[in-house]
Amino acid sequence: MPESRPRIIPEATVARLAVYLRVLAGLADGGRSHVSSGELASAAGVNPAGLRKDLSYLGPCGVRGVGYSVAGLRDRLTEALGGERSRACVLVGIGRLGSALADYSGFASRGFQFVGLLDTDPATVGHQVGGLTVRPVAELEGLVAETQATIGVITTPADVAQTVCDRLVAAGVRSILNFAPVALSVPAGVDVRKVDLSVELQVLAFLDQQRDGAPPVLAPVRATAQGGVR
Amino acid sequence: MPESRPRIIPEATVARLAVYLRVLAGLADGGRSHVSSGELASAAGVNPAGLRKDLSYLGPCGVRGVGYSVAGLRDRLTEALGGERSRACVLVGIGRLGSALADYSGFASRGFQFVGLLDTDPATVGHQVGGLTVRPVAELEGLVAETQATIGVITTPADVAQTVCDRLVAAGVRSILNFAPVALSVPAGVDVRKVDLSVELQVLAFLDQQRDGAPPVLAPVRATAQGGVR
DNA sequence: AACCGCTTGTGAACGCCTGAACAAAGTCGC
DNA sequence: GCGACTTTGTTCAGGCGTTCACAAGCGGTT
Ligand SMILES: NC(=O)c1ccc[n+]([C@@H]2O[C@H](COP(=O)([O-])OP(=O)(O)OC[C@H]3O[C@@H](n4cnc5c(N)ncnc54)[C@H](O)[C@@H]3O)[C@@H](O)[C@H]2O)c1
Ligand SMILES: NC(=O)c1ccc[n+]([C@@H]2O[C@H](COP(=O)([O-])OP(=O)(O)OC[C@H]3O[C@@H](n4cnc5c(N)ncnc54)[C@H](O)[C@@H]3O)[C@@H](O)[C@H]2O)c1
Repeated sequence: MPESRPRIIPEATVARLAVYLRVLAGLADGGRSHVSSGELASAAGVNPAGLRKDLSYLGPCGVRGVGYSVAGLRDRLTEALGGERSRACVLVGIGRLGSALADYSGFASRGFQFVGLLDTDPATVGHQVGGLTVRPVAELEGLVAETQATIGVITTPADVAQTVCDRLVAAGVRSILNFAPVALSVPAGVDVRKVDLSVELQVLAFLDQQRDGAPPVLAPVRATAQGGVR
Repeated sequence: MPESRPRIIPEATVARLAVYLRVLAGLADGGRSHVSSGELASAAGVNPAGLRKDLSYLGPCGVRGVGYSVAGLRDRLTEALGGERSRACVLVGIGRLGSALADYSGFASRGFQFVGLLDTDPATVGHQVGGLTVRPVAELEGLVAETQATIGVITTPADVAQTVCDRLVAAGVRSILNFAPVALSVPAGVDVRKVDLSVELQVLAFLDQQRDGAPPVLAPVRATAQGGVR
């Protein structure tokens, strides 16, 4: 068997694989050579059996009776999630949230590099943020073509998010991360993921109310502690 | 039937109800009096049948042949998600991301109010952010007790997130929104939701690679456009 | 060389959620 | 007043994801 079988990996599993990869990076820095599924699952906040099932999508990666090689599993996960190559991202809307993202070092270390920051506000254009100069949004198309950026991040106000999205897609971007509180519509073949912080708070408020209001019939609580992002 | 039956609402549905509520707020501002499930679903980026199923957890809210009353449904959703009362939130770690959150007006309009901003950095403590003064983190316990805050938001570096979380829980906070890239462990009865932006990017990168690499056998693509948060 | 304990990998059952089809119900037009 | 059309609410089936439990495999030990 020269090549790993191209089994389909569920999206929920992909998200967890990214978490495992981060935990493994920390273990590697700590000098650990091996980990068991139990320890890794605990650090990632998931069920050990689920973790093993997730990893099984990549084919056998561990040694029975011993565990997983930290470096080996890290390399395998890196490859599965898209390889070593760094991915170019453009960020549109350099306000408070956009500035925080542009200035964050945690993305570069995982292979994501911002290659362009765009805004309409003349007071913002020209400023340096995270080592880049903010450019006028008119340069969007040229910038995407030039840098071959594959990921677009939208942190503009909600009312212009769809327009920005359309321009990104027309320019060739096929993956979009959206922070604006609107549902973007995109053609088939383009992936959108939405981060909605108000919804997160609202869900917490609901769970809180439910906990107080209906203790007799307890709701089906997830066993472990993490709320999935999905 | 004087009171609506206390049926159990799935967490995925709760998250979507929050989205519907936001869309309805926009429609109400626009002066609309009625909406159909199709229109509402389109604006929220979900399937119309799914939307009706979600709403059915609250009991009948619409009029057949006509649709839903915008104001009526908005009130019903507001009540189901935790009522009108504003919820007090404390924010720990007023760095780049924390400042952006503290300064964001979109939370207050949905009933979430920051009542305390905490940080350790002497250069940050004392500054005004979003109308509040940043306080030293030593005041955490007193502040929670005083304000009866129910939600804690963590935007500190990852290595101190668990410590901060423990202090929040000990002080009485039972709902936590975590932005640090670690899995927090909490006692039963405390809810944690995690926002992991690196994972979002990594999933997009994976989908991108999968699209290019294996076009013969297409992956099971979600019909509509939005990636759920979960 | 064989045994024993430990850990992985996987098969199957269960429950949740999603998507579609159908029946009930109310309104508008005549 | 009655019929037809529109839209909701619900029921059903299918898929996906999660969990448990167990067999298979490997290292270390005697
Ligand atoms: N804490 C937060 O900041 C927060 C939380 C949740 C959601 N959001 C959402 O994220 C988005 C950004 O939030 P923010 O707080 O950073 O807002 P902001 O107003 O600080 O920043 C928005 C930026 O977008 C720029 N902009 C406006 N129109 C543009 C266009 N057509 N093209 C390019 N840039 C344009 C503005 O000049 C501004 O710099 C909003 O949609 C908001 O609802 C923010
Ligand atoms: N774009 C982003 O900024 C971004 C993106 C993804 C994830 N995150 C995560 O969010 C968190 C915050 O990111 P950031 O960019 O704002 O970092 P930051 O360094 O700008 O801010 C962190 C803040 O926490 C404060 N702090 C440190 N220890 C503390 C303690 N014990 N108690 C209270 N406050 C303390 C620091 O003084 C600082 O002000 C990090 O965990 C980061 O990994 C940030």
